[in-house]
Amino acid sequence: MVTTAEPAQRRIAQALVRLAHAVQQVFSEVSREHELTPQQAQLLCLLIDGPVGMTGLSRALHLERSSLSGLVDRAERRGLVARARDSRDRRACRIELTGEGARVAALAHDAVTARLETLTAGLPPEHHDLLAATLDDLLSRPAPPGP
Amino acid sequence: MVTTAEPAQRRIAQALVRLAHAVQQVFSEVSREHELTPQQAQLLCLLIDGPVGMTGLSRALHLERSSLSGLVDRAERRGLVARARDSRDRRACRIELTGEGARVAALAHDAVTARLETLTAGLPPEHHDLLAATLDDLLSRPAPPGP
DNA sequence: ACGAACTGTTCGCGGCGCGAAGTAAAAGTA
DNA sequence: TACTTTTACTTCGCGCCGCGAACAGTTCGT
Repeated sequence: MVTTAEPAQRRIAQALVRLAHAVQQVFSEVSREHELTPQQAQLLCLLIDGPVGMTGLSRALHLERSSLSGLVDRAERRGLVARARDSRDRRACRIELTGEGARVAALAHDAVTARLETLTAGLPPEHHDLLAATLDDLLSRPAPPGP
Repeated sequence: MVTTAEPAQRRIAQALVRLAHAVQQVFSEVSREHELTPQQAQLLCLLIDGPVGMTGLSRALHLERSSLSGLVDRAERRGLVARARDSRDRRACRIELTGEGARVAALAHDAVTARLETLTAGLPPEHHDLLAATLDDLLSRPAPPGP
């Protein structure tokens, strides 16, 4: 018999909030270790898969384009990123990693992954696959729309 | 037989990153709907359980106390929070919600919880308890120490 | 050809987070 | 008691972040 004083859904929601905080903390620590701001680290990690335009970044990061301009500016000033013009569309530009940017991005990404894997290491291995599947499932649903 | 091309641990780590981003997004949207910054919302939610001193908040939010001073200042200026002096220790103060602050805190907290529960609603109910337990387990471990 | 739609930028604003330095009170020590 | 040390919090200066409004250039649709 299962106690339902605190419904599982609510427990999950609360855990998700705490989890988000913990992950953010990891991100923040790792960023600092590599002399990045968390936002810069996020940007770099996103660019690992290849160049992306401003609008694409805006969507991926949930940022207004005006906010992004500054973020890219500062990253560019630090030599982590470069604006390459798009040959098809003369308005657009592709943001890409520099050599240094790619190096730092890989380091930061690996460090975050390593620390998060440490977390899961304490979990019973037989639960890993189910957990992975469940989380993927959770993320596959569209975010609830704002009013 | 389990495919290990992409180890479950890595898949979990990646999912956690995306999940954190999603939760943060929810927090950010809800905050905006209630005319709060995400940081203010986080502060208010933390105070729902009762007054906390600056040092306690600092630890709970992973913020330097100097950062906190400003955050509480702005929240106080908006009438959401008040500094009450501690009768035992004249250096310390307890930060507590005002009536308005408690109202907004409850609204924001409920809104976040509701949206996150929406997320989990699509999951097979028979997995709920296991997921809740697993996430709690994950969070019970100490965060990996920085170098 | 021309207006609508889109891409990215600049600007001004307030919020945020840090570290260094400062004040005041409490706790420990001689 | 008189002292140092520790603790609680604030102030200040700095750079980063995120928004919306206003802008310029480019492409698209008709």
